[in-house]
Amino acid sequence: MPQFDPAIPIYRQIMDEISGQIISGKLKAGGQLPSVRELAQTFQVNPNTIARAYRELEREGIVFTRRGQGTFVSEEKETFANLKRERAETIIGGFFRDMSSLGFRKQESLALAREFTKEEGD
Amino acid sequence: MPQFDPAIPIYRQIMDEISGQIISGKLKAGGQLPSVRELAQTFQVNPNTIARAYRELEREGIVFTRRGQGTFVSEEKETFANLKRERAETIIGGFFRDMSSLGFRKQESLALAREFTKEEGD
DNA sequence: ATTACTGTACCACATCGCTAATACAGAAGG
DNA sequence: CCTTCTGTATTAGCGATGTGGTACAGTAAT
Repeated sequence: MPQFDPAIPIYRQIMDEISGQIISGKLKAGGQLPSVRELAQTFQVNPNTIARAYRELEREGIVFTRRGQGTFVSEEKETFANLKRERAETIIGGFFRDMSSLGFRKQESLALAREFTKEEGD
Repeated sequence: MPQFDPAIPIYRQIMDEISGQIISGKLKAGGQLPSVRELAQTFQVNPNTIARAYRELEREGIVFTRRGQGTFVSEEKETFANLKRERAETIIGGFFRDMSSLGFRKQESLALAREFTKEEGD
């Protein structure tokens, strides 16, 4: 963790960090996350900021919290898969909306995106 | 013009309005835009807000301004086409970035986007 | 009950973005 | 010149947001 990007809220960067660890499998379903104070210590940040990240992740269904016990990764893989799908749809919808404000129809947008993958790697 | 969406800055909505008129051809290259005060009157908004919109549009190369004379649509169609391309690339790049944070590779993202167009119209 | 751990609620404060009020400055025509 | 049109700079206020300080509240083990 070098430092935080000042352009992005800390709690959001922490959310991304945790989401990434779940996707990559470093954090497993049902596993416990560090306590807000511990993680706050690690990141040199106020516990409230960690709590904020946990709260938002809970709102998204990625983790759940038991007061006095801790915060844990959600169990149900279904939920997580559905969630991915929902978020993907939001992203895709936004993509087409942005492109259409430039005057591109969906088919054209797709074609451009496909081109993009050829110029870039992977 | 019903009203402005309170969730989006007024100056930005005005930018979109003008961009749309340029794309659709209602505003032609070299044509003059209304003065900041006139448009401010039309939209019942402070002239500074219009000026802000004009300034940003100028920064993007869509219009140019001559102090004391007015604000005009850019002449060079090339510039405008390049601009569209640049902005499209930014949007596309952001799209793939967002999707990859969900764990989707570019090819998967494309496939999902293609599916999306089948479920939606056009 | 006490202790020591969890998360949470409340409040204050700094910062930032947007908008408005107002005054300044360049251009063009009478 | 002076009027009247252009855009621009300056400043202030307001609201939203992010973060921190601190105190409260639930859980579990001793």
